This record gives sequence, structure tokens and C-alpha cells, in this order.
Amino acid sequence: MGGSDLFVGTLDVLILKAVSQGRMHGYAIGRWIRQTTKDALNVQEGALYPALHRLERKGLLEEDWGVSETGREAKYYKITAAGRRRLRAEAARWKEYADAVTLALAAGEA
Amino acid sequence: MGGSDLFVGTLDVLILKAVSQGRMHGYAIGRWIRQTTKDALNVQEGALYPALHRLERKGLLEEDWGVSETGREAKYYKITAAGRRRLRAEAARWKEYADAVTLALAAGEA
DNA sequence: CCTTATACCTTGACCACTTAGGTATCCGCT
DNA sequence: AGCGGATACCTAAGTGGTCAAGGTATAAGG
Repeated sequence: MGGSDLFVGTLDVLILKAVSQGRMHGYAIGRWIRQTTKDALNVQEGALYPALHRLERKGLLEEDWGVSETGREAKYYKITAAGRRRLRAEAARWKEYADAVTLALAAGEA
Repeated sequence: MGGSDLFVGTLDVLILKAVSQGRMHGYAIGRWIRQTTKDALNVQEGALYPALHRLERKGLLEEDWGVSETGREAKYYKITAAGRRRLRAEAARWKEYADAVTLALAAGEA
């Protein structure tokens, strides 16, 4: 199993990062997140697919149908220029935020 | 200024951490978070006070009225044993989660 | 054949957070 | 005297991302 709940707001940046690595379909994005985090994060499909539609609507991703590695129909996503900009911004925001929280949680320790 | 939006779910652990340092009133908890994160996080009061009530209802904090450093009435919070346990668990969860996201966001880099 | 994996989707409910107000006291500045 | 800003508490309405739980369909493997 493994995989705690998401901290709301981190899913988008993870998706953008995944797709920035190369054209990828939805199901594979979920798998990518699970694998690159060594099972620490398991994204529910009920969160994943709406997020993809959201990002597409915002013009951060582009979709087109194709055939997956296993020979099935699959909707592939590609990151747009705006998506790449957003990824940079959100990744920076995440880093700043994570450092801040980690700093706070370390307060009062030798 | 400074202070981006919260990633939902991180506020509770920050509050527990603050109060674990010693008896503290609500307004001071907000200030503590702002200061220990060097202004990276600025918690809105509309998020802070409901969170305190939530944690109190769950038995993770205890409250009693007192007088603040400035001579005003203030509601002081103290962490309970259950709160301390929760803090340990949530801090560990945060660390695991943050490491996982950071790992994923670093994927594909030299 | 039946489960598991792949691959997509939606709906309902929850609930933390944002925004935007409100009360009251006290300090410092003009 | 007046007024902004800090202190110190609170609430209500709205948003919106996620979870839980369903659904369709095909293919591989036991």
C-alpha cells in the first residue's frame, strides 16, 4: 500500500513535472508519481483525472489521443510553454514552502 | 507581505509544534509561525482560529484564559499528551511527504 | 473464468482554507 | 483630540481540491 493523502495543492506541480519529462498519458502519470516517490504518494484517480482536465483548461497542458505501450487507446498530455513557466514557479514555491515548514518543525532542537 | 497560501493540511502540525514549545495564545501562535518561517508563511486568522477550535475539540490542545504579555485577556493553549503524539506522527508524515515531493521535482536532473 | 492491470470517466460529500467582515482595547503619532 | 496600527478574539459565506465509490471497456495471466 503506502501512500498518504495528498497535501492539497501539490498535485498540479507533480503532474506538470511528470509531463515535462515527456509526452505521457494520464494513467502513466499516476504511475510516474507513485514510482518516483517510491510509493510514498499514491494519487487517487478521482483526484488525478479532474486535475488533468483542470490543467488542460488552463492551457498548461495539451491533449491528443494516441496508443499506449500496451496497444490501448490513451489520452496523451504534452506540456505547453505556459505550463513550463508555471512548473518553474510552482516548483520554486514548493521549495520555499517546504523549507519554511521544515525550519519551523525543527525549532527548539539542539 | 510575503507569505504564500497554505498547502492545506500543514497548518495543524505547525500549530501543534508552536504550542509544544510552551503555553501560547492564538495570536502569538500566528506570529510564531510567521517569525520562525521568516515571513514565508503568514497564516490568515480565518484559518488560524477555526484550526485552534478544531484541535481543541479533538483533545490535542487544552485552553484556558490568561493575561498576555501586553496585559490583555488572551486564550492560552497547552498541548495535551495526545497532541504530542499527534505532533510526532504528523511531523514524520510531513518529512516523508516533503522528501517524496522534492525527490519527484528533482527527477531528470543531473 | 476470474482476477488483476490497464485506461478512461463521473458524482457526491467533506472540509480546510480564503475573503471579508465584526468587536474591543491600547499605543503612538500628529 | 483623533486616527492608524498592533493586539486579541471571533464568525459567515463561498470556493475548490481531494476522497470514496462507483462506472465502462479491453487484455493478460493464473
